[in-house]
Amino acid sequence: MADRRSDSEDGARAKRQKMDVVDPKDNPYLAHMYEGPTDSDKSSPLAKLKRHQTTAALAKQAEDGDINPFSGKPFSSKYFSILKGRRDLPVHAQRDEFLKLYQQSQILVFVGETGSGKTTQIPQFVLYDDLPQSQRKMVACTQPRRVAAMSVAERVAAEMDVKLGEEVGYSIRFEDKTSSKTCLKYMTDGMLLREAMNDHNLARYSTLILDEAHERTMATDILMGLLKEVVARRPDLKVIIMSATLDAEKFQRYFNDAPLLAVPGRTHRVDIFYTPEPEQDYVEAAIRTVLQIHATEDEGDILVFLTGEEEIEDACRKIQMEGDEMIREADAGPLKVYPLYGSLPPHMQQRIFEPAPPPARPNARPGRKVIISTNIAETSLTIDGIVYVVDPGFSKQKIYNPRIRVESLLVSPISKASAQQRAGRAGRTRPGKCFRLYTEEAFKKELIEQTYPEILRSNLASTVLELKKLGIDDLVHFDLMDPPAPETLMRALEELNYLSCLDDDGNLTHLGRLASEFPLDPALAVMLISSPEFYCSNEILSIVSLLSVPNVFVRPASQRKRADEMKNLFAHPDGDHLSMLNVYHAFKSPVAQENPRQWCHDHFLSLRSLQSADNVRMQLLRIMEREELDMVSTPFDDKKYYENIRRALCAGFFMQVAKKEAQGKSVYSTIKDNQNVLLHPSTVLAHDAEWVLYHEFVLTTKNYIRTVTAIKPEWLLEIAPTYYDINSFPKGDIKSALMRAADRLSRKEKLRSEKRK
DNA sequence: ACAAGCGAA
Repeated sequence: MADRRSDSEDGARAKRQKMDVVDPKDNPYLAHMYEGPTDSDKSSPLAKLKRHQTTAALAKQAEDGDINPFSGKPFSSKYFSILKGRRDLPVHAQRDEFLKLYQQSQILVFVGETGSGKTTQIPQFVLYDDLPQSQRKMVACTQPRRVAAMSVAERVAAEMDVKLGEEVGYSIRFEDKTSSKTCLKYMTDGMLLREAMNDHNLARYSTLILDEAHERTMATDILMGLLKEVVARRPDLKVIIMSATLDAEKFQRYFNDAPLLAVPGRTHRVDIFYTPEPEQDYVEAAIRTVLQIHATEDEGDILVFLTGEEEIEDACRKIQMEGDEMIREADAGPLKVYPLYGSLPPHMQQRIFEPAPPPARPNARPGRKVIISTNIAETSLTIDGIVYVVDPGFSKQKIYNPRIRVESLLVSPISKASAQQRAGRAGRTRPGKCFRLYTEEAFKKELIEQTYPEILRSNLASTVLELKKLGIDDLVHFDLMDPPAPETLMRALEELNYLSCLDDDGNLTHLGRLASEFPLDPALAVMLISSPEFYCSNEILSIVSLLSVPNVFVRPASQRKRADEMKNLFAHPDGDHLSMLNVYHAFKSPVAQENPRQWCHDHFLSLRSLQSADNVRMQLLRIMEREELDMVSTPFDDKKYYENIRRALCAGFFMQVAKKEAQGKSVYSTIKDNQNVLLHPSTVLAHDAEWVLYHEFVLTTKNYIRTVTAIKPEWLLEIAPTYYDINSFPKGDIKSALMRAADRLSRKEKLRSEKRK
């Protein structure tokens, strides 16, 4: 019932929104769409265009006119100079071919290599044929990353000579830059998925373009499955799947043999070199290769792929040292080395775009820039001027083990597709070279073709909840491009059932429906929704926000001791969740807010993380208020202030609990899975806690649990009685500890009832 | 005694 009501409300809201749309009839340039052509329409730039019958020549005429058909304003001179460049893009040569296929079929697979212009041009080709404003609909183009959605929208707005946010806009988390005039919207794939939850038919769109589909993000994969169903319900909806070449046929097959159009890219030749023998130590080999390139190869910058922050910082130091020595002893050109990884602050990331250093003196050997990067440079960031790529063939990849319900990062060999993508980075401005630090034999026989899509490597609890919210009840028969293992699906269903988000028949419960409203993992959402019952929703909201952003504690290698001292200022003896809350409260205090940047710097905290936690908090707060969940606190001087918070943590994370193996020992054992784990060295937990709740399981050289807080087994019995049904535990230490806790509870209860008498 | 690939809502 509740569901239907909220859906119809959303429908009404959508309708209201559409009422705001400027009536196309008021736009003289669109008038022909509503009435037969009259004399005055002959001057309209779109007058000759009939929906789904446009040819390249007709579209060009409209583009070459004096008046912008989408805004009704005269074209600027800048527009025409950009237009000239656009016509040189490879996609432009096949505009007619594209239009024909687009018009003929409901789904189209479009393959465009880098430099083809697909992301900017195809949506515009669609606009001039689909004329979405005539249907009071929009064209949307999805991107896997927020920055891409923003920057492409900005570029296309300039190309179309309109103001960003008007006819062309973008929509990402925290920012909706669209208006009632918008007919082309760039957005993240995750955002479109969110919209689909409230509008199962995606009714506001006439054409949906999924870009970078080859990246196979979780959101893209689910959207593809969903769109397969939506196109059957909506014959008027058109779908374009855009991908890099590699697995185009797989997309075609998946979409019932949809037609395919391939457009070549514009890149330069890259020569590939392999090592004759396998390398023992890829980091050492990478360093050696960089120095060799610097000594023997022509001018041109170098890009090296390594796997993580520590490895990269280490390699940077070594290369810089050796490079300086080469300059002194062999008169080599100057060498500048830059690290690049996601957690690097933006101004440090920007430095990779600095030009290579100049020669030491006129006519001396040219300088060279070396960038040592994670696979962030494989897809998210492109750097022009790279001529040499060093590819050791590894990256950190997420893997999921459903048996112990643990996601972890593992250094693994990359795929052939990844290797190709990396090599391509050398040929963006001129012919380049790629040095693969593995044998040709290994490339051919040992590397898999494609990296496994994320959906096969993840815990699916939040995905299953999303699918249920999307109205997909039969998960087993939902047509995904790569269906996950049944065990992974079972684990997710089980987890959601324990969280009371799904009932025993697998149907969404009231709690589950509420949880799906939050952009959070189910355990976090359940914890947040339950927090008013523990009189601490304000505090749990802060903790949830902090858990949703990168680590707030900064620990530079050179000042570890000082950073740890600062962290101890915020430490709470009962654990990390409470310490994070202390940090947040301190950050929001007037003293800190006077100069947040300085304050964070002084306290070894990440301003960026704290600000984004604040942002997330505001977004979540709005949802709490919308769903009428109370924002309450226990008074700070009440002795239950922290206990209430720790109890609320149990409401979401009762499945992530570990018990100490033996008094005085540091080894813990997880409940039910009986994994031996250690407290992560970063914890501030001060005392010898017998029971701890943890946020993350980290698998590195050892098994660690990170972000831990001390709890009591009595709370678990009270808060999650089904999961902690003592009869379901095998005989042993955990069972007897739980039985003792149950005894304590009943004694307490007895005392309490006697007191009442 | 030792610690974070990327991304999204």
